[in-house]
Amino acid sequence: MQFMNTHCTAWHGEGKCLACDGKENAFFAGLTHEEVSAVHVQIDNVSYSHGETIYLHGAPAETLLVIRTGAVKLVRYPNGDAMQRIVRVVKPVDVVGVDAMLAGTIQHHAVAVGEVRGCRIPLPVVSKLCMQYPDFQWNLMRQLQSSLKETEQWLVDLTCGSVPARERMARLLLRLRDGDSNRIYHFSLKDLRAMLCVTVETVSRVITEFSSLGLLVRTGKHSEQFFTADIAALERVAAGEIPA
Amino acid sequence: MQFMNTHCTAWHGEGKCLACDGKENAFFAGLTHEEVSAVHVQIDNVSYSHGETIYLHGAPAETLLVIRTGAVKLVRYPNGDAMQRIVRVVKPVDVVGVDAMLAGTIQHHAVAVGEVRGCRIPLPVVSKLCMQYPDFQWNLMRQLQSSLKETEQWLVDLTCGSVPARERMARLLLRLRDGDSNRIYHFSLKDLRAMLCVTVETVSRVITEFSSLGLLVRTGKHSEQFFTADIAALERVAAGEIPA
DNA sequence: CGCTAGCTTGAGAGAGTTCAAGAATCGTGG
DNA sequence: CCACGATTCTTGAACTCTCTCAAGCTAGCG
Repeated sequence: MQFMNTHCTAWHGEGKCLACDGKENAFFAGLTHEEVSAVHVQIDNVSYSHGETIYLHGAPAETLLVIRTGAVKLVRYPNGDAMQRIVRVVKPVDVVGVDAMLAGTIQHHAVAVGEVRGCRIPLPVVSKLCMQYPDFQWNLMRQLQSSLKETEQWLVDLTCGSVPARERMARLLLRLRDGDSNRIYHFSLKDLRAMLCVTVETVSRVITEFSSLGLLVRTGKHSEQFFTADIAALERVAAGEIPA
Repeated sequence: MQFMNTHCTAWHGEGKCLACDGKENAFFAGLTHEEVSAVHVQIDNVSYSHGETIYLHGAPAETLLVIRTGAVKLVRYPNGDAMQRIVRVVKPVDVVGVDAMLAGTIQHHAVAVGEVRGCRIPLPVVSKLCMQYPDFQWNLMRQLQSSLKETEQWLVDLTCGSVPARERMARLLLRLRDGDSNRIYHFSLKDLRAMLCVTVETVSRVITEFSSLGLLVRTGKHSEQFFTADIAALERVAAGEIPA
């Protein structure tokens, strides 16, 4: 297993942090420009390559990560069992680590999917801001709420045993899109298995079927791989409109 | 379908709110006694009978409910489908509605299981407190974080298709205990089905099997019904140590 | 008393697992 | 640059758990 920051490159507080300045749903919404500038110097601009471990489950919580590019999978292990499950996938411009901040320790393994770039903010800075600016804290709390909602929907849509694997796979792929494009983040069969809770063999069969039906085209080689999807068709499969 | 407050009884701000005064994990932790007293008059002491709907999905969020006795099931409907799923069960002394406060609308159907008593607090009061006392808001955010954690664990433990239904049922029952007792909140087979995502028939077979093995004894009649469980044995089943 | 909703029980069918073997791909080091 | 082992992915066949369908039972309620 890789440990955090193995290859992670970081450079200190640049003037511009795209995820933070003036965007909608921005992390620092509720703070004035001067207030933001004051903490800007403490923010690291970091990047992780595909497969790198960003946070290690159980480690002390020290930073927050605002995702700018790529995706991050959050892995949780069931009580004492070996079977790992991916419980959430974080995409831009969401934040990883709010739960860790509150719990004191990291709550999942967090692993990079694709090239991940983001802003890393020390927790002391964040919690201080929380105490100084209730609006800022409120904003953070909303982040948490949307994570909860996302997880609940994940649970309802993806883990229902009686819904055919093909249908659940379609729903899953639609959630793993890169923004609104027709490209889908590359996850390994093992990852997909950990999300849908089926065997790798079943995942392979379903993906193969989708490919042969033209719903999915594989582009790029392996770790750089993207699926290109026929979104409309996937949506029909997800709704159960396309039988076998 | 029942609507909120159909039979709900409420009486206004008594001097004592057991869930609020001086308990650990208390809702008002972080506030002084005087500050708590100031809002006390705005708190309703409410109770709901088994099966009553407490919150209605999609309705405007107006109050928070701190549970003192009984349990509350949170039901979510998948996209346009008829199949309902229970995504969380809230037990004393947790809070229902923090997510609704942040989202603006109620996020699930909330239905009483057993006799539910609790303190109902108007949201304007809560959000005002959040803005005034960052510590209080922080406390609320921790509530949300623990809901998230609970939901993720729920997902991992209970919804894995490849784990036999018997095993998942045992895990589920262990989560539905009344505190640390060996009594288990009474949920209908339909409810259990909505949590494990299996058919009612399968639920019935598993419960019957547990009963005949002496892991479960039914006491009380119907809507007052409790299961009494052999916790240690259930834990062994949950861990997969007892085959068939 | 009969009606309805909830629960039980049985037999057959199907989706996904398990087991097993083989193909493709990647990284590494000679 | 190629050979090597290690992953990752693919494919097949038998098995098994759960679903489906169908019928009967029980309990509560008007």
